[in-house]
Amino acid sequence: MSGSRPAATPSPPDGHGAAGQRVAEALRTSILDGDYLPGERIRQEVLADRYGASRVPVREALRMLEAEGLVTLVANTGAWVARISLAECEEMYQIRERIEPLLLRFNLPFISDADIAELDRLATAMESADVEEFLVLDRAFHLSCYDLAPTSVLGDLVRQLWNRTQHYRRAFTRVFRSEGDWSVHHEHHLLVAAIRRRDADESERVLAGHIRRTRLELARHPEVFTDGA
Amino acid sequence: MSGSRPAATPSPPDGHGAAGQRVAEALRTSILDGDYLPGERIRQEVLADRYGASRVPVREALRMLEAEGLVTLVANTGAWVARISLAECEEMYQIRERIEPLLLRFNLPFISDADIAELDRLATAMESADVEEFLVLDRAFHLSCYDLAPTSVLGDLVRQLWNRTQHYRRAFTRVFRSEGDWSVHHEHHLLVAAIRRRDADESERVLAGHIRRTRLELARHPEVFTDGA
DNA sequence: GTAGAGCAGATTGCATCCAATCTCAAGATG
DNA sequence: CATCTTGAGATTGGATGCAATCTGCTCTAC
Repeated sequence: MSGSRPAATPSPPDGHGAAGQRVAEALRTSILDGDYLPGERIRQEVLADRYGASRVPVREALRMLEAEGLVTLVANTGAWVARISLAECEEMYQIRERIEPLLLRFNLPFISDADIAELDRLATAMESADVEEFLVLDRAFHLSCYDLAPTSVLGDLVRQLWNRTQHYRRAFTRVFRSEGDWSVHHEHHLLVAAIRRRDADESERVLAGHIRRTRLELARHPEVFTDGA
Repeated sequence: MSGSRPAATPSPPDGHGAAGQRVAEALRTSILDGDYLPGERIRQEVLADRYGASRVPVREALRMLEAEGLVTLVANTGAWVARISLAECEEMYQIRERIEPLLLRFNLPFISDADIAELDRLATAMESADVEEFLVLDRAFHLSCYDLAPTSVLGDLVRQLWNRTQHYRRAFTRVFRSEGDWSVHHEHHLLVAAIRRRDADESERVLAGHIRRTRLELARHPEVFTDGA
């Protein structure tokens, strides 16, 4: 065997050898924040100018985001913000339905009483939040339960699925809001209760049901995936 | 919205604008075939020379394989063939245990009688195959069931998990073989029977059990992950 | 009016070159 | 003898420039 220090340093966050990372991070945030819309074209030179780099690290960043499913690359043609179909979105929710409960189970032993109090606070705050606030709080509510256990694969995978559906969650939140659907909040409080009891099976069941119900709801709104096509 | 043709062509397999893809494909195959070992250093220039390209597309290829979990990159330092720990491997098997049954369920309606006959043939052929043949046949047995349904996320995900554990499956196969463990083949035939009956629930159960048992077995051989460290 | 061919401009892909950083072995220090 | 320092060589990271390809408009034909 030759070298032997791969998993050591996650690399310094700045300086030389980090331009690609930096661009990727910035672009990822922009996409998740909704500054770019699915289907929108991404030009290398624009990003290069904006972030003060050449096109080489920009291309690297695009490759990374492509792997995360946030960007679609076509050779010799260009890059677009990834657009997903209703079928793909349902698929991602079905995957989440199976693996997020597992991730929650892994994390359950690490959730402190203070964490639970925070979860309860977030669940309540969501009830009176506007769409953009809701997105932030909902994401914090769920993902904060997933960062405690030292999982190295599952956590990233779940976060990726959340990122890939972020834009569409924004759209659904608007629709559900206008329909006066409050089940979300009820389910959130049920989940907090199950977590408080450290009931792994029930926590899994509630979370799976939460994701499942959301999937069935979003299937009723295919227009979210087809407008502006 | 600006442009609007992302998901169209998967790009031509050769010519201009495919050097990165080509290198990535070749390197991926080499790693999966065991030509490289986990922890082995990968030098950009070597790959560039070998595949007749400059280091730029090589770096692109490395980024792609990093995203697939086959390569570990450290800024300013280099690239290594990814090495996983026992804990990570168990995690991947637990993920597979939850999502592969789902993928099988999706594919069940598309599996023809001819496909089933082929599965049976593969299951039988595996019983008298050496380690390297077994790896090929086992992979074909499982993954061939997953390519029929038009899944766009789940199929790739499962294939990735198979790839990331490929080297360790090779090692385990040797160990199990030496221990005279024949349960694998029994489970394969049980799975074929359940598929033949188009029994989705039972197919899921058998497949989950198959993966689960393998995970419990491999946990008994941590030496596979620590030797040569 | 609609469909197809063709060309200029824009954009991407890649090779080369130089700077920044790391590696590793030899030497110094305690 | 172990540990730290140091510097030359090796290796990676990024900017620039040119070739290949695509986009989208214009012109032509029917």
